Amino acid sequence: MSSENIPLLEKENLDLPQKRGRGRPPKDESSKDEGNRRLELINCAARLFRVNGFAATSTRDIASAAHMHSGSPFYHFESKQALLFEVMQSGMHSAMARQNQALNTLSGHPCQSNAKEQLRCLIRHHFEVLLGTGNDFIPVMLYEFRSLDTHQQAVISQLQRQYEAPWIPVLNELYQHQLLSCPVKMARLLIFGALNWSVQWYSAQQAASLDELTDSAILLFLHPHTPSSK
Amino acid sequence: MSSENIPLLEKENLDLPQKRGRGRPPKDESSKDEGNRRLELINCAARLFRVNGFAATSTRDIASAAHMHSGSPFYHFESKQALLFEVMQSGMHSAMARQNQALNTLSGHPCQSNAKEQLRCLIRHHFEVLLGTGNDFIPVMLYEFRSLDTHQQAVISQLQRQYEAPWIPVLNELYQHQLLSCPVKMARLLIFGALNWSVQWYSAQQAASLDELTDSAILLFLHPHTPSSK
DNA sequence: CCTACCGATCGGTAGG
DNA sequence: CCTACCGATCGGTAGG
Repeated sequence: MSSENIPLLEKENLDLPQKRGRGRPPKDESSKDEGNRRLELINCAARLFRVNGFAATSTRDIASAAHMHSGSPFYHFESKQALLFEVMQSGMHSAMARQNQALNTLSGHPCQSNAKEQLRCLIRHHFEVLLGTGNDFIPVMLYEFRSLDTHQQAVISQLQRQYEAPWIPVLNELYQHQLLSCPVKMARLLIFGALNWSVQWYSAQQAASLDELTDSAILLFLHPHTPSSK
Repeated sequence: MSSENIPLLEKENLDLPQKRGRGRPPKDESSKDEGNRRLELINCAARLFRVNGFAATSTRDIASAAHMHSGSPFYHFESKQALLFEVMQSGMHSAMARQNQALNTLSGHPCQSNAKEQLRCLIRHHFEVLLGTGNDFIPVMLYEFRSLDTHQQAVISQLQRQYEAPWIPVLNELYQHQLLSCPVKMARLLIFGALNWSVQWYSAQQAASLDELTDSAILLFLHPHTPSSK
């Protein structure tokens, strides 16, 4: 006879090292592969959420794109919504880090004369975040905010404020020197709108480059410095 | 005397509030009533699509909002997608009619000097279309375009081009007079983005009025006319 | 426009 | 991470 008579409770003693119970993996060692699988899930989810929207994307679609079976995403994430939240959070942290890097390439002295260059740098980087190849995370964040619950929305809003924080002194500077005529708070909302909307119409094949987009935006928003006002 | 002899086909006696005229409408007004019910469906669908998105809104949600039972929307529309398409089409036709009315209130002579006033008029009306109370149709069109099939997208794109047509000569005029520094094609895309994005942040309670929004947008986009450039 | 219903699909889970 | 599965819900329909 066989192991059929072994009581169920004793089967737990058969656990091998690689087996663990259900649920997400512990954060510690040995999870390099699992971290890769988790990252692959996030990347696939970001793309599908961007293309089809959150509600129209099934967890089966995501699993299939990541070469998993239908139930497996729930080994890494407790729910579809938690996966969306993770996409947005990691996208924002990455975008903020790259924005700070971009700003650091400019001169270390934030003097008045280069506020225009700082704005150009911020706009150029934001177009990269929105339109760069493989950058699906921020568009998802922008267009699926309502799919989060209240607490998640509060977290993402806080990250958005952090991301926008470097823009405010730059816009203030430009406003004080009359390169910007619109009050700063409203200018920030309208400028971000103009940039964020580009994900709706930009096509890398036929349209302008991101540098050309940036030039156009600067021309639209900033007034030429009239010599008499020097 | 009560409901004793009424044969109940329903296996459940639902306690829904009974509306008048559950049976057939009077013959000579049947088309009018059906038109009203159809319009109510469109209005309810527009609001729900705007608040929750197309994919996250069920046809049962729409039926309930219109005080119908679950299968009844399909008496008026062949599919959920056809209802979305109708929302967008009727919204665009209404918006175009009102845009033309707004333009007609301006002076009948489209001379160069009032191009700025024409742009202000177009922007002010567009904010009304986006943010006015009960105007859910255009936001739905802007944010659910991908939920249409290819043919429907082509129809809506054509309507969008018609809606934007009056903007182009105005922007050309402003560009030629250096009130606008950004090339017109790009300016149009960026300006519509700035305006369209307002549905993401505008709150009628706490924010500026639509007139103030319009003033800010004009300040942001149009350069002051330097006397020397005449 | 309602009643009653269907097949498909969904998010998620138990157990290994 | 897979296998097998569940209850809920979905868009849509037949017939009146």
